[in-house]
Amino acid sequence: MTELAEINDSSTEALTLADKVCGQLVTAIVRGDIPPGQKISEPELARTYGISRGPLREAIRRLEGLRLVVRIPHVGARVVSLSPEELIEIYRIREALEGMACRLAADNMNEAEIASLRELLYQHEKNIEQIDGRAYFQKEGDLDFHYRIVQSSKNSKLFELLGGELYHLVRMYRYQFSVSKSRPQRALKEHHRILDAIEERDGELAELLMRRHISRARRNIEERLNPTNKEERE
Amino acid sequence: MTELAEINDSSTEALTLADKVCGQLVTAIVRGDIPPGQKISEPELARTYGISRGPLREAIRRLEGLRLVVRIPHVGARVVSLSPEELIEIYRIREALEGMACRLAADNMNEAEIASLRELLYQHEKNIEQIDGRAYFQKEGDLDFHYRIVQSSKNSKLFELLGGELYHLVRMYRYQFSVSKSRPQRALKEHHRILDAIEERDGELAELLMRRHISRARRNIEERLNPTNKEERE
DNA sequence: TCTTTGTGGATTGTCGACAATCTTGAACTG
DNA sequence: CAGTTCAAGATTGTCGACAATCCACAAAGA
Repeated sequence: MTELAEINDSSTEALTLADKVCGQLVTAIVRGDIPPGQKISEPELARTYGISRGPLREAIRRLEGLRLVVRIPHVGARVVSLSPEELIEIYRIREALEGMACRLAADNMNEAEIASLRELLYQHEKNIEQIDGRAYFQKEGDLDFHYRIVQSSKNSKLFELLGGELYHLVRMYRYQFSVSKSRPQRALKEHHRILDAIEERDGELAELLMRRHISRARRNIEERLNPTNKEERE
Repeated sequence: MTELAEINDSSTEALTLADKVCGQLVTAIVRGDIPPGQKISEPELARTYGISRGPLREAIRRLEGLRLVVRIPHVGARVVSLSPEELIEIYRIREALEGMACRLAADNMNEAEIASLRELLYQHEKNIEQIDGRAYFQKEGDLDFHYRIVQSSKNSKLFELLGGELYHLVRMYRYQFSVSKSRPQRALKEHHRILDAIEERDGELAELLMRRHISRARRNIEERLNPTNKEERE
C-alpha cells in the first residue's frame, strides 16, 4: 500500500477532524470492519471516534459522495452493499477507462516512472514467492499497479474518477470476497506485458492488453459468482 | 430540462435543508451565478439562504464530492474553475464512457424508450427552428439526449458516474462559455443517426457514432480555445 | 387472531455559541 | 523604502442542546 493511501488514518497533517474520521471510515468500510448493509449510527460512531456529531455528519456526507454509503433523509445511512451485477458493471467501466488511461500513459509516462513501476512489479514477484498461498499483499499490490498507471496517464479527471470512488469500491470487494490469490502469477505476467507496451510507446497495444487484463478479471468474477452456467453472453 | 433536474430547487419533498440548498447551489454554480474561482463564504451564504451554517457545510461537502467546489482545510471552499485542458479531458472520458453506454443502450433499451427519445428529438427540432439564432434550449436539450441514453444503458454505475459529477461540469461549461448554437442542426442529425443505430440494435455502430459525435464536439472546443494552431495531434 | 392506531424512545436534522486557525493591514526595524 | 513581525478581525472548525421525524411495540377494536 503506497500511494493508495490518499485519504487515510495516521494523519499528522492539518486536516480537519471530519477529514480524518472520513479516512478512517473509508478504510474501516473497505476492510469490512463495518460490514456492507450495516446501519451507521451517528451517536455510536461519534462516541467511538471521540468526536461530536457535527464533523461526523460531514464525514458521512463525503462517504456518500464516494458511493461507500447510501443515505436516506430522516432515516439514516447504511454501508453500501454491492450486488454482483454492480460489481460487473464496475469492471466494465474500468475496462473502458483504464484502457484509455493505459493508452495515455504510453504517451505521457517518463522513463523514471516506468523504471519505478517495473521495480514495483519485481517487488510483487518477491512477495508472491514468499507468502505464496495467501497472496495478501498482492491484492493491494495489483491495485497499486493500476493506480500508478492511471496516475501516469496525466489525465487529472480520469485520475479523480478512477482513484476516487471506483477504486474504493473495488478495494472493498477484494477484501470482502477475498477473491484474490486466484491468479497472481498470471496477473503479474500480464502487468509486465502491459508495461512492456508502455515502454515501447505502443499505446494501442497497451490499451488492448489492459482491456484484456481487466476483462479476464471480470470473467473470473463472473464464473465465481455464477459457477453453474458456463456459457456467457459471448 | 426534464430528468436532468435530479437535485434541484422547488422541492416539496421530504428533503433535508442541506439537500435543498445543495441543489440550489448546484444550479447557481452551473449557471454561473456564482462564478468560477469565487470564494464561498459560509456566513454569507447561510444568510442568503436563511439557514444555519451546519446544513450549509454539509451541502458544501457534497458539492466537493460533485467536483463543483474545491476546499482547502482551514481556508475555505472555492468554485472550481475548469482549465481548458481539464475540459478536453472530460470530453475524452465522455467519449469512452458514453460510447460504451450507447452500445449497452442498443441492447437494453425497450421500444417505448426509443419512441420517447425520438419524440424528444422532434421537439428539439422544433425548438431549433423557432428560436433559431440563440439555440438556448438546445444546450440543455443536447444533454437531455445524452442523459437518457446513459440512463437507458441500464448500467447503474455508469449512470451514477456520468449523471453525477461529469454532467454537472459539462453543463457548467456550456452555460459559461456559451459554446452552443455552434452546430445545432448537425448535432441533431447525429443524434437521429445514433438513435437509428440503437433502433436497429446495432450496438457497435451506435458506439462508433456516439464516439464520433462527442469527438467532434471536443475538436470543436479545441479549435475555439486554440484558434491559431490548426494542426492537432492527429 | 389480525389489523390499526397511538405512544414512547431513539435517531436524525438544525441551531447558536465557543475555540482554533488563517488573513490582512499597520507598525516597526534594518 | 523594503521587508518582517505582530495583532486585530474575520472565517473555519467543533461542540452541546433543542426540534422534527421516524420506528417499534403495545394496546384497543373489528
